[in-house]
Amino acid sequence: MKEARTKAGKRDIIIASAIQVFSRKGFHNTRMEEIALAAGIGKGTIYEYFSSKLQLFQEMLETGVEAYYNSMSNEELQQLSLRKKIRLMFESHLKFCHENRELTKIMFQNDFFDQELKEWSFKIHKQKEGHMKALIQEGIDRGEIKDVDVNLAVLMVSGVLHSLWVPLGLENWQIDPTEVSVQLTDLVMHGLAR
Amino acid sequence: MKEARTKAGKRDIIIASAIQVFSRKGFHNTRMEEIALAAGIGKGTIYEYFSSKLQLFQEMLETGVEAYYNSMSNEELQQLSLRKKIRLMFESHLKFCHENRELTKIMFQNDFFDQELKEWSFKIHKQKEGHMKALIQEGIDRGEIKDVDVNLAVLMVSGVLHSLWVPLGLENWQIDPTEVSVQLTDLVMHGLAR
Amino acid sequence: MKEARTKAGKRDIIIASAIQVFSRKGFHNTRMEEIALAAGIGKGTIYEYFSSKLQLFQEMLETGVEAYYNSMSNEELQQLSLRKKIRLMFESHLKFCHENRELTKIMFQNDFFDQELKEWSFKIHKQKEGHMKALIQEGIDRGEIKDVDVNLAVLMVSGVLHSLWVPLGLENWQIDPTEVSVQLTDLVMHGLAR
Amino acid sequence: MKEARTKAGKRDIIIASAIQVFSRKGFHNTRMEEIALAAGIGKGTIYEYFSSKLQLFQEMLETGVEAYYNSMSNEELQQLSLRKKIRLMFESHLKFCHENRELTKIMFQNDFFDQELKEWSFKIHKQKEGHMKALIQEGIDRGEIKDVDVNLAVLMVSGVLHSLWVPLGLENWQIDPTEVSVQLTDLVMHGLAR
DNA sequence: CATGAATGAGACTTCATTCAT
DNA sequence: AATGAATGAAGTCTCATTCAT
Repeated sequence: MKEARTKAGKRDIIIASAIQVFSRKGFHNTRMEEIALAAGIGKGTIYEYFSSKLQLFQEMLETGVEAYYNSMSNEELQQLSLRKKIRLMFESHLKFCHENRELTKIMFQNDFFDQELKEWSFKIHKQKEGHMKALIQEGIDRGEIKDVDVNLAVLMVSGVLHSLWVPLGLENWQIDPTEVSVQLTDLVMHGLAR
Repeated sequence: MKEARTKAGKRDIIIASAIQVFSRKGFHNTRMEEIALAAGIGKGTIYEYFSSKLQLFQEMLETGVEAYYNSMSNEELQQLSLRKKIRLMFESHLKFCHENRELTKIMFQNDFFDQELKEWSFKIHKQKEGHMKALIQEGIDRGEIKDVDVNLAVLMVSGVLHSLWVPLGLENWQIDPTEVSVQLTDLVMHGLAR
Repeated sequence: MKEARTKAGKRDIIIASAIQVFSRKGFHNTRMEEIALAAGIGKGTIYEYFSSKLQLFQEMLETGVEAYYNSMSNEELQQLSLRKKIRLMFESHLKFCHENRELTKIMFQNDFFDQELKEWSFKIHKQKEGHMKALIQEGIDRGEIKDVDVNLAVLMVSGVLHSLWVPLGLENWQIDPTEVSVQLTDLVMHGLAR
Repeated sequence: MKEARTKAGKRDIIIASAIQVFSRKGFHNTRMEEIALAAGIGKGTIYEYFSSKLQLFQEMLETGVEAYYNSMSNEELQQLSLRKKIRLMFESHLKFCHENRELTKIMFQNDFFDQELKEWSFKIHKQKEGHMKALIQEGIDRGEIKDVDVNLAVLMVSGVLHSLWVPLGLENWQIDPTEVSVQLTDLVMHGLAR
């Protein structure tokens, strides 16, 4: 029953340990031995599951991104108004970041030293951006919002998403996700002006 | 005539080379020899001006942050409306990031491995945030904008600032800074809603 | 069967190699790689057993000093006359130095660059001196020898001990340890005068 | 009049500074710049007088050895009895070591890393030994002392000389040179036995 | 003559990865 | 399958020496 004993189980444990250590020390200051120690296994064992330190890092990120998108996707999202979609996006993001502080600390760092990683990260970023563009465009088409520049609208919304992570990582901001997303959606929809 | 021959001049050249190489490869994948090569000097010479790789990195960042704030400060800013202040902030930021792509790529990465660096970066971040809070609060007090939650307003504005850097770094977005800042200010002031 | 394969065994091999190389080249002119080569292992392996070059040097010295004192200590020494004690001391010293030329070459050098090492060496020296003082004083109290200045007597005896090492190190003096110690004891006891 | 301004004068100043720094830090931990600083001159200037760090070290030693022998040599020595010769040797040695603590600290260290230095030091040692052998042999021939083994007698006397330096270097032994040399000569001539 | 900025060879040490057990 | 002892490539930093001024 112990998942530690199953192949997939040990893999997950290694990834979980990698998240802990990488988020604390960064990629280059993390030694494989530390991850092994955190996982309660031997150094060599990691190499049974991952071919290199970089590959472990990549797979950890991929797993993280997948979990992130899963947390965001919502069956009923299609039917909702743009306003509600944005609100849900803010809320899901906030919740995910809060529940996965260590992971998101790594995911939202954009110091991607490795070329392959850079490209992969860029691709992910583009996907997210594309999705948001479509969202906004649909809002405009439906007449829900003004005929704004889609690129700039995305820029604002994704900027809020990013900022929504910063305080979680740096400080210990205690907030109510639902409340904050409602207020931020208001801000994004109606702006600062009276 | 060449400033390369003066004491301060060589220091500047080293920092300029450090920006180039660090931004391309990141801190850990940059070898001191590469910076020296880029600066057209010998490996050991860097140590005549900076006591270690980390110190060079720190001083480079400090120089960068100083230049950033200098580019943002504006004598006449005090008299302006919040709207204009925000617009100018967007524009200055946009220009600085555009003119200092490599430098900002390093500045806005938040992968600060070193503890001292982390604290310094956090302090800078807090200063910037404090400044923006004061700005918003003043706007509220003057009755220029709605009585919004200052923290969330700052979050939106700084999110836009961050996003405003991403496209410059990742892609080669050709834009007119003034035009974009006007439109973004509109968005931030009046929101998406019709 | 080869002790080289056991944990403690490899440690000993490294120390033995260190003695060889350090005695030949001195601390600063010895490269870690040379010691590794002499031990038939890789450069990095030394660091599995010793945290630094200095620590290897220190542990080597400590091991040497311990062996030296073990070779000097004698169960029955207590019962003997001062004359016999001195003779045995000379003989043990002579034998140890002869059997451990390389090691003693390092041990009796007093160029201890490191502050901690200096203090440790001074402490050892003081212990040895204290032991010899007690020996001489006991001889005086028992009426075995004249009422000489203990400090000066120690100075003479330890000087002989030191000199007894020099010819072994510098030249290849072929001697009979027992014969030499008998004669030197005579000299020390009765002097040069007829 | 300032000897600092004359060629030979500056050379002497460099050697004096070298003695200070080398004795405090040892050869390898001494940087040429430190010697220059102590001499109040520029780093490059040392190379006008000495071709390398090693050569400076060697010349410093040679100067020291010469001074040592000058302090020992005595016109009237020839006429004296062996007893008086030995006493004067002890006294001169003691005085020289006391007046030149830093220099002798270097001279009596036998950690001679460099091959050429080793051989030179060995030659000096042999000269000193030869001189003492002749001294003792003469004493025997004249019937002043017993027919002892000359090698062993030299060993004892030179051992005393060596020990006579140790307390000066390690501690701050306050002694009367004449008094001590008289007592030690007694010890060497008549031994410990009653 | 004197200088000190510049240099680069060289040494310690780290740590990802391998592989015999 | 799991391990961890062994490895050696690679990188930072030091400092004797040079040479243009």
